[in-house]
Amino acid sequence: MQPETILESKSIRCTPIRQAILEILLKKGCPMSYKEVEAFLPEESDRVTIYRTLSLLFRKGIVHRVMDMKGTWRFCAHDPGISGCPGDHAHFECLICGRMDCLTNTCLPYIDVEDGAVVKGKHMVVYGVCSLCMK
Amino acid sequence: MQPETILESKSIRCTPIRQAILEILLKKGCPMSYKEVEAFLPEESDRVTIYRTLSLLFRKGIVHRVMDMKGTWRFCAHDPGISGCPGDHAHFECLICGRMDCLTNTCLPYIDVEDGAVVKGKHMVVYGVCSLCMK
DNA sequence: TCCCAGATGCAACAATGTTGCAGGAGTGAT
DNA sequence: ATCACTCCTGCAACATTGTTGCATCTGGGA
Repeated sequence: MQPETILESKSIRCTPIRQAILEILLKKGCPMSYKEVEAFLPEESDRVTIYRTLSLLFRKGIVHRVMDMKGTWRFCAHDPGISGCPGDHAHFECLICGRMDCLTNTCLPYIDVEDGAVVKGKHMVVYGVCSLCMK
Repeated sequence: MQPETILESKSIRCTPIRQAILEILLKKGCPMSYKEVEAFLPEESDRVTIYRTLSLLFRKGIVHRVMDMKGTWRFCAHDPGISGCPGDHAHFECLICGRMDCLTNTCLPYIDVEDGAVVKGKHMVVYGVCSLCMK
């Protein structure tokens, strides 16, 4: 789906930077940090605007968000057709190259918590060395 | 087990602050951030020393470390008898009070990653609202 | 007692993320 | 077309977490 279509369907103004950011996320298809996103934007792009745009896309449910092993958020837009999205799958993070991938073929297990507690979400990161960095 | 005994068994000098930090972690038994630990230490304790002490305890395998949903590390010392420790279980984080608990009765599932990749560890946080905050 | 490794304290720094505010752009109503 | 209003953007400033370098202190062993 096109970035503009997605933005319009959520009643969000379709500005150049929003379009650009969403396009990057859709194209890459893997969870990207603010900094990774920034690298694909024009140099003069404002840091705060990027943060705010990513937060907005997240709040509107257009992208999902994963915390990586360095403690930074990564944002990921899948084509909305994929089942279990956003967020109901594990992620693999390579500790060498830093790349993160969605393991969309996995499904997070049921976890038993204390009586009376309510689970809002689950978050799983598998970390190690990816196949390219192993070579 | 006593903090001193643990430190000695790992050939680490047993200094007052190390003893104090390890004692706090053992007593609480749940993953604590640097800040939570600091709150139980004398006011004049140095921030950097606390960070270095926590890192040391982690490097030596005395405590394990979990990234919470705010992107900060939490450190946790279980009595070394508990199976699956350190780190092979899920954690529950309450988004209201911030408290985190080890779900030591859980076991993280096997996750299939790309061919050639090597898994070094798994990390799972279940978040929501704990039973006390639900009342 | 002396020496040295290791522990601590302080200053400085980097990165991430957030907030407030002023100015600009776009939208809708008149 | 104009005006008013909302919302988007850019800038400055700040908080927090975490790290590094360096000087100093301490404790243990030769």
